[in-house]
Amino acid sequence: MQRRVTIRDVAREAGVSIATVSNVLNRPGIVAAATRIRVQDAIDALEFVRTEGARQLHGLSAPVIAVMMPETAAPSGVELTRGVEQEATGLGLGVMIHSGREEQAAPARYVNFLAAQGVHGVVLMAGDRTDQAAKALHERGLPVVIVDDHRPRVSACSLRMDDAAGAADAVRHLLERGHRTIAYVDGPASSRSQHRLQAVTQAQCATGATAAGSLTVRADALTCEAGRQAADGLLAGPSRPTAVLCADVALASGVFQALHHAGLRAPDDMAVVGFDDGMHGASAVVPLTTVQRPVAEMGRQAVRMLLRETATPSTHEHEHLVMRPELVVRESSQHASTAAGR
Amino acid sequence: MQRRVTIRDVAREAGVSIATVSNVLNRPGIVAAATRIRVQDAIDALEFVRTEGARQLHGLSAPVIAVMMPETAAPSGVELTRGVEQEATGLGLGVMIHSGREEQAAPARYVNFLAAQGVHGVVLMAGDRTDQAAKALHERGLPVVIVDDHRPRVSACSLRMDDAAGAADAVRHLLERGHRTIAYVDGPASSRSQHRLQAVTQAQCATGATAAGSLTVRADALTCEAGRQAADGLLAGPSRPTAVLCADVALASGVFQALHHAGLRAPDDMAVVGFDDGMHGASAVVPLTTVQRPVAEMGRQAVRMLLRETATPSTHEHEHLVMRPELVVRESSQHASTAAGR
DNA sequence: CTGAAAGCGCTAACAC
DNA sequence: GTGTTAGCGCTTTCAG
Repeated sequence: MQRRVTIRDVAREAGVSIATVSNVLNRPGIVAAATRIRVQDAIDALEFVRTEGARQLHGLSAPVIAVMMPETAAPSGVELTRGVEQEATGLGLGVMIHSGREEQAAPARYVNFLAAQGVHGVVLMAGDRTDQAAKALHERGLPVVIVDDHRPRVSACSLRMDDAAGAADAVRHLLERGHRTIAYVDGPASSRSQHRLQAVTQAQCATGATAAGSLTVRADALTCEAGRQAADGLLAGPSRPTAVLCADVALASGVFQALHHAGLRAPDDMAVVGFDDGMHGASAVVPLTTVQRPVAEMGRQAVRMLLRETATPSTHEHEHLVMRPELVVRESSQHASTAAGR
Repeated sequence: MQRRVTIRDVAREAGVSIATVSNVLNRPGIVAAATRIRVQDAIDALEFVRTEGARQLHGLSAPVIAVMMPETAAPSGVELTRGVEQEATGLGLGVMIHSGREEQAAPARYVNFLAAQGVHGVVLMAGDRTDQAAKALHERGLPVVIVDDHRPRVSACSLRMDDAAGAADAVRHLLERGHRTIAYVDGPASSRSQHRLQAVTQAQCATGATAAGSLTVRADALTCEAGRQAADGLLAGPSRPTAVLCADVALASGVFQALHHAGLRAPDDMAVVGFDDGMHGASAVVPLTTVQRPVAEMGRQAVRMLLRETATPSTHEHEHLVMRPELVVRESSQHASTAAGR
């Protein structure tokens, strides 16, 4: 509450000039050991904390990373945030979050805000306006890592998930268990869903299973309700599948509801597999076999990438990392006795 | 990327002094309309964005609110964050998040960080070190709103949920449906759980139902797994309850699993009700009747409270708001035909 | 290795 | 109403 202690106070306390204090703060190596210790003691004694704003005036950035994503409360957003926060905290960096959700206005507005704050860099999760945001970021000179965008359009570091591989794993798993009529419950159209669908189709074709195309339904949102409707349609259809792959856990919940409503059970009457960005699948009544996407890990990696970029802004070459989801087999596709548990 | 445009550039462009520009930025009312418009135009033309750091040197705070919580990925954390972010974004404020999770170090460390950033205020969700954090915040002169703390220990604005009322509602609901042996699956000990338990006991006693004490089990974490173990114990016990109230949705998931495993079904064999900080209960196979806690709304209110406090720091009297959860009846406690749906 | 001094972009008196 | 001016706390040459 009281007057804040400045670098000047520290200097007086330690009997040195403010420049020296500044040096021990920013380039400790350059200061004589004895002096350094004396200054450090003064800092501790006075509980000095440097005012970040003053540094910004010299073109330095604040020790803060921003995360922009379509929706903070979506499983992917939650997990990404968790990963970023974890890594950032470990490095002494703060984390700002922002969801593009209800924003009519262009993301440029928020980007300006970030620039005004002098933020260190931005982790941008793909969504509606990814390109627009990336462009604004670039204009303001803010380093960015793009997460989970399947279109390599913008020039920036990126990090994405190999959803196609995940889908292929899932389909293979189901084929191995004898399923030949595998439906796919997709979410709203997006480049990501497109990649998955393609992989599903390919995997099926490769094994000569029923043509997948006819058994794909698109839910109009990644919600339980939408998943239920989609599944209801599937169950009422002509050729009932013996297995369903869902683009999201929420959709899988809906499928479970539809099955239950129809008096059917997983996995006996129908096997269910879903993409999962978090760990929700594990707590379903019949634990869900999932294509587990390590989104939190993506967040951690994104932070490291960002720092690597800002460490050497000039010589930097954009990195592009692809992560592989892992198939976690649970009871929804296989009986408890043989399933991997959890 | 290029040299940033300053207030000085704007002044030149508009043909006024920098003081005038500063005025239209901070006290537009004081500037002549004509001048104001001219300056505004210059600002737009140059895409000027003020450097927040420079304001901090004058003791002004950054337009940023911080949220500190025990765990970002917990449903309550997610919802709180969502609410705060929503309200803050609407007001042009940024949001920083932090979870105390794996921090051995005192929260004081992060509080110092926030002070260095010149953050506007902090929303502090109750957890392990609430008091410690609140104290540190106070020392650094950062305004704080404490969310969901049931011990009114620190002197600050606060916002809590009337969990006792929620528990009472739930018990009453079950009693009305004829249940007389109602178990309570509690989470790890905390002041919050204590309040709930007390309310459960009272509500039961008031109606002369079976003594609740003996039917309370404590799960050692708010997880599905822990809930399952607790429920397994309950099912194996001497007097099997006809209804269970769970302190959390995750625990309820576990209960569902245990029931399923034992060949039992909700609501017929056992009614299940759970506290829910989000909307997860709705997507269970048998949609869960929940004591719905409006945590996102708490987040929104918390932001408003914070701003009210900082608007009049001197005359301010701490506010204390209590929110009421709402019982949402779904199929887990009542058959579909009569349930409220969703 | 250390200190003196010149700002960084902005706000807030205070004069005009 | 508007302009002049003195810093805010810090980093960073540049001398010593």
